[in-house]
Amino acid sequence: MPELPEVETVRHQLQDKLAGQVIESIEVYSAKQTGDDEEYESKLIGQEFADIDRIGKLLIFSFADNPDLFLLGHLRMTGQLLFTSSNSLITGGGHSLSEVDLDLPSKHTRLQFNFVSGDVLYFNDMRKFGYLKIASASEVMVAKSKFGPEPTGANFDCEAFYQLIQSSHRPIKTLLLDQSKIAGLGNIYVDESLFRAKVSPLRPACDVSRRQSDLLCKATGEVMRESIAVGGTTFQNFTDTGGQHGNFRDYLQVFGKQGDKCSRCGDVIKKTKLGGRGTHFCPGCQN
DNA sequence: ACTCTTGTTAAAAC
DNA sequence: GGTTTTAACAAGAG
Repeated sequence: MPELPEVETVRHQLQDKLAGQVIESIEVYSAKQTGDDEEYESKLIGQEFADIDRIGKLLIFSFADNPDLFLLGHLRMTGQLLFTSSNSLITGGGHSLSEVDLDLPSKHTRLQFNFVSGDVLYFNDMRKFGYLKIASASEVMVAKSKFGPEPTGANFDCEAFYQLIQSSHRPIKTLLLDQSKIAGLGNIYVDESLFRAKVSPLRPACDVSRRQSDLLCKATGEVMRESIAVGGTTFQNFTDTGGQHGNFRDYLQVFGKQGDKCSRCGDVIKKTKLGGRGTHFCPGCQN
């Protein structure tokens, strides 16, 4: 499932491909992903993509010469943005190589943007939870205002972080997943960050010591920056000529490692449920 | 054919 | 109001 590092990877890789592309036509295979916007096509055809911004896991596409038109994109669990040039896949996002459909459009293609250049952008989403919706400038402002600070940001303040976690009795993992408090962490990186900081996901946030809080504050940013550096975990970048396959999966310490021995203390990694989500941790060295 | 799982969010309940 | 719980989303795996 795409989290901040995966979405950032998509943003970064799509940025140069999309900038300057003029939409010639759009295929809406599933209206739900447009927010059931009946004027979706008429509003977008002829528009030229400009920059791609991101906050948390939300992508914000802007257009040239149209300051009040944006597309808000969320991949949710199974969304993929796939870009083809001359019918060969250049970049995608959201899932492992084997899960990416090579023949496009596929049965999971929900939206298709055909560009004047001949290039094509596909929005694939098996479970239809994601979206690519039109928004005005003020709607973008509102959407942005709902996010807390990003741990990868330079201004991420460990003092403010400590104040935040001290103020909550919720389990620390649940708090860290709250996008309105901290933006960008998902199930994988929250488990990995907690492992790195040696904090149990089940521990009430207010019981986390200042020392552990500082470790955790640093760990969240580190884990996501390291993942971005190798192209994310669930993201696969590849080309038909065999490009690089960045993959943070090789570096995971606890996520999906239940039954394995902890690399730090040798205890057995456990998987449990917290707030309905699979939660991985080492009972030996996280407390 | 049925249940379970998945991450996120919005709504409802406390 | 903060917070916890629940439901819903859609499809696939078993």
